[in-house]
Amino acid sequence: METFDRSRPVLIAGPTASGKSALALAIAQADGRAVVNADALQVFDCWNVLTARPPEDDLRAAPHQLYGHVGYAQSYSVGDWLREVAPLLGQDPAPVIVGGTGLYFRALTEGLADIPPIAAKVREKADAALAAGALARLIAELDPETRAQIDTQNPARVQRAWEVLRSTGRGLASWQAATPAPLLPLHRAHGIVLHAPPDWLGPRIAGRFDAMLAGGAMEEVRAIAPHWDATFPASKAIGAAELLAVARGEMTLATARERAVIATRQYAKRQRTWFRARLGDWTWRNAWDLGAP
RNA sequence: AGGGGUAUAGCUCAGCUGGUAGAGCGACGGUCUCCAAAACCGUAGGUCGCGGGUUCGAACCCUGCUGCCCCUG
Repeated sequence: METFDRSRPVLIAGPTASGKSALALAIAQADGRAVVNADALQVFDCWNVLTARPPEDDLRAAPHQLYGHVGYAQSYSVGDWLREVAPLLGQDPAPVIVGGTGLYFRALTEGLADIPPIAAKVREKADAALAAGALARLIAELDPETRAQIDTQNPARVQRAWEVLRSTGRGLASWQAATPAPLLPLHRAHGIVLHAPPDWLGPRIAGRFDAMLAGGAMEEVRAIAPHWDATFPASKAIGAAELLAVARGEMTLATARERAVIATRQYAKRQRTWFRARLGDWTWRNAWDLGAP
């Protein structure tokens, strides 16, 4: 295996089920590095097998950070992640940062506007407005500069822009224009992206979901069922809602499996699109050449 | 074997009294600076099972065949 500058973090991005974790562990073990999670769902403590977090053996083989340390009911976002990774970048040797959340890597290597957290009340108002079908009103209340910049057909983007203006009194566009320098510019790291085409990845995704079922995914969902809240970020884990429906007797396991596998493939497609467009200057490697399990 | 029903996009189905076909899902492409495993935008698929007939014109009516489903024997 090639060697990397031990003072520079190694960044590994790639579609779900492409073999990122195995590559990360191999590099970490070779250099004595820690493995840091860059996946939005693997941070939640309730999802171990459902989000394909590294198994016990891997955790023993190298230090793992930012995995399963957030509670089911807690919120978590790029900003939280960025604050948590910052102090981990200076480890010696530098860590391997691995995950499938493109936005996290972007925030790390290109910077993230330093916008204060949104107050819960403002979020609730925005949620209520959208639920009432008042998207047009939120758009109308935006500052012109931001309105011209965002995708006003996308409720989530409109909500974010509205919340920022409402909560800080300053437009999102203005905040973003003042984005601070990135924590870790790409030239101070090794960026690797795994290339995993649909035909190769599809069967792996299906096989992995079966392995999750065999490994206790259903039990994880049952454990959360009494506290289930579809609005929690953790509830967005692919397969969670489907398996919950099975647990409640509202869906057959076969249907749940099919839907979860399809959702995973669609997610992988979105990841590929993001990586192609944003990580063009990283080092691309063919996932099928890794010989990963 | 007889009777009835059905056959439309990859899948599930719409298509009113005949005017050469639509939706949802899926697939594919793209967008995205704080819920991102989120939220969005766009594109491509069909000689309407096959043959014959009626008609200016048939997915739609008549007819033969084939496949599938139900009932009877």
